[in-house]
Amino acid sequence: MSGPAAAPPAPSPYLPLFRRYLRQQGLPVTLQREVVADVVFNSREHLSVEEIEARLKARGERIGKATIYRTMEILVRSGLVEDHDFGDGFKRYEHLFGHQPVHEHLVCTSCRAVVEFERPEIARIQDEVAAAHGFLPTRHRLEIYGLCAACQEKGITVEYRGLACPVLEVA
Amino acid sequence: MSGPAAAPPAPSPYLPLFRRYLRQQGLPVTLQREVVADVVFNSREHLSVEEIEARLKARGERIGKATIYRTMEILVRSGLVEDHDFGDGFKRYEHLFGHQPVHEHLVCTSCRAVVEFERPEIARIQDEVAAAHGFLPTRHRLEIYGLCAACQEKGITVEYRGLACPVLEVA
DNA sequence: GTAATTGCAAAGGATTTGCAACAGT
DNA sequence: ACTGTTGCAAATCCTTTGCAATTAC
Repeated sequence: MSGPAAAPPAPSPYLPLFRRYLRQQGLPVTLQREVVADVVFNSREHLSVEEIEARLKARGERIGKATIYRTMEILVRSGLVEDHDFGDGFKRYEHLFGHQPVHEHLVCTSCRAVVEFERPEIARIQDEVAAAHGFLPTRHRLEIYGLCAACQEKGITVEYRGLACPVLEVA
Repeated sequence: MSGPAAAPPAPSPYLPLFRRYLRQQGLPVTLQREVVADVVFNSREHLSVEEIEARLKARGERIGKATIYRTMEILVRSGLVEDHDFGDGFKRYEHLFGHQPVHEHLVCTSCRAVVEFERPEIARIQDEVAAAHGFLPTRHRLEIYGLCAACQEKGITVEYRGLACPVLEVA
């Protein structure tokens, strides 16, 4: 029950897109790139490089961390994958299939769970704000941090820290 | 004209708040902590630790980087300063005086300029989304990335990268 | 005086890069 | 054949930490 090489799931139907991007860029389509992309395409989560590495190992693939980093860079450039920084100290990646092309994130600061949501008005706000400042907007990110329902039920609370209202209390 | 010790500007009127916080926490009020805080309180920018260090040197202060990091941690905990990650690979800090307590950021991806803006409806969206998911929200961040007016005038453009519309083009 | 901070240098963690062996076109 | 990739280890970058000397209370 501890065989190192679990059979891979069905290859993602989106792999051909990545192959096409590579060819389009004149880059070799290597087995490693395909496997890394497949792991990301087959997950609905926001994976870290470490997690990707673990899933590769579970499949019996032996791919160096450097290759994972290099492949993630290409995947992000291709537009098939987005990277995020939720404040864990490392990046997380999500593919963009089956998601709204633009969506935002709720992040639980206790268990690190991430939930996606859409608020179409954010796009409007982005354009209005950019226009007001002469910016040419390319993208935005909205993250809401807090405690998820499960963590609240466990009795976890947000620790209060700091002065209550510094500006009003200036001596 | 290259004297290393430029006289410090007038001490920030907000320093007493930091002193009070330190005492309140039973922490020593040291000269180093005051000078670091004063540098941050006297800047309207979003400073990195390296930039803070440079300004300390310009004042003729010789304060170790470790002390700067340790002081920034206290300042953030006090609520007088906020830290941000705009994707430069390091944190930036801003004091919260003279700013709306809640504001968002426009970030130029070319020159790294940061402009603040307020959109009160974001707070409403935060609460609605959190409520819809059973989250207890503590904070949010909204950042809009793009090219600032100055960079556009310089002829800088956003490089296009990636597939145009991957999902529609699946072979 | 006692306890905490400071500064230096070393450690740490995520990411990157150099380079010889190797695989894709 | 030629160019680009892979994998390892070393290097890099920001940040944290250990410890002896020093300072605040």
